[in-house]
Amino acid sequence: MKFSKATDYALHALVYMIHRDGERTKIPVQDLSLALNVSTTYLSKVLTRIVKANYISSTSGAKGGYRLQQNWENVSVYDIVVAIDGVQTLFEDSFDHGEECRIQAAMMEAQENLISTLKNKRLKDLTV
Amino acid sequence: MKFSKATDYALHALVYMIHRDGERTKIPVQDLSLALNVSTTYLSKVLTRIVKANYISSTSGAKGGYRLQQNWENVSVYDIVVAIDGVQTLFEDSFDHGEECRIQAAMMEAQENLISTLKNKRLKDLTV
DNA sequence: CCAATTATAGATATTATAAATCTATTATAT
DNA sequence: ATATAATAGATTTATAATATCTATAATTGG
Ligand code: SF4
Ligand code: SF4
Repeated sequence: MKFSKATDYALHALVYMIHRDGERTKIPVQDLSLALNVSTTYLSKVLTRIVKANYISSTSGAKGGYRLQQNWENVSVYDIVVAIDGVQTLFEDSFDHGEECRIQAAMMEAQENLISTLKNKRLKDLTV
Repeated sequence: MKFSKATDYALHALVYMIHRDGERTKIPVQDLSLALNVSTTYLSKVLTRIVKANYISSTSGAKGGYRLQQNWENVSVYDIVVAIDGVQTLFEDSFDHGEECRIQAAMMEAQENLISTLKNKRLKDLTV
């Protein structure tokens, strides 16, 4: 019942990028790594997932780096969570009788409330 | 972002106990272990936490076992989660600037919705 | 083309935590 | 006294997250 550090890093990196978005310049992972105090290689690995999910873009080589996509304002916190950790279930039923089940239903309801809250939080909301 | 197997076991054990509650008899961990297909020692360790939290009682020795407390109907799913895994935070801030923070706030809101849903689910609701 | 820069990929190592077992001890009924 | 049953502590196993290392590919500027 815990989000990953990777998600934490990703959110912070994004907030940092948003703050620097005025520059419209590509930000190398070096900068982010320095700001967040996380190793460049690991952070890069994390950010690559955000690239794959198409919320930021990346360019290799000199003067390269990461940059927010145009639609970033509408990206939700949940989008980031999924991009990093994939779709998760809160409750792993060890037995799974398959049928409609109250335990499952209770957990699912909780999970859906959690998810819908995070869907309503957009990156824009994190920085205002 | 996952509940523990121990919580899963505890909930199932409780549901099983509720089903047999008519007997008003103490249920040895052996029975539960058989029903859930989990080792007696491990399940016992899990249930001991529920005992400590005072949602069930236990008696050692022959004809001993576990039994629901009188107030069991009002025990919530969240109570069980806390009894097993303790109070958890969904989001572990790697940096923690302390001040009011949007990232924290978003995660906290999600967490509170999750928790309040589980607080509203009582054991009684799992078996009706 | 060359050298420097930067992201990516794959393999591997490290760490942390949960899950499970084992053994010994304590409590209780008969 | 004996069998039964919970509890406690130490230890092991399993699993996943975190992190590092190395090599490769892409891009820029000269
Ligand atoms: S009772 Fe529900 S949660 Fe438990 S094993 Fe059956 S289907 Fe799964
Ligand atoms: S921005 Fe918020 S979540 Fe991030 S380090 Fe600061 S206080 Fe913590």
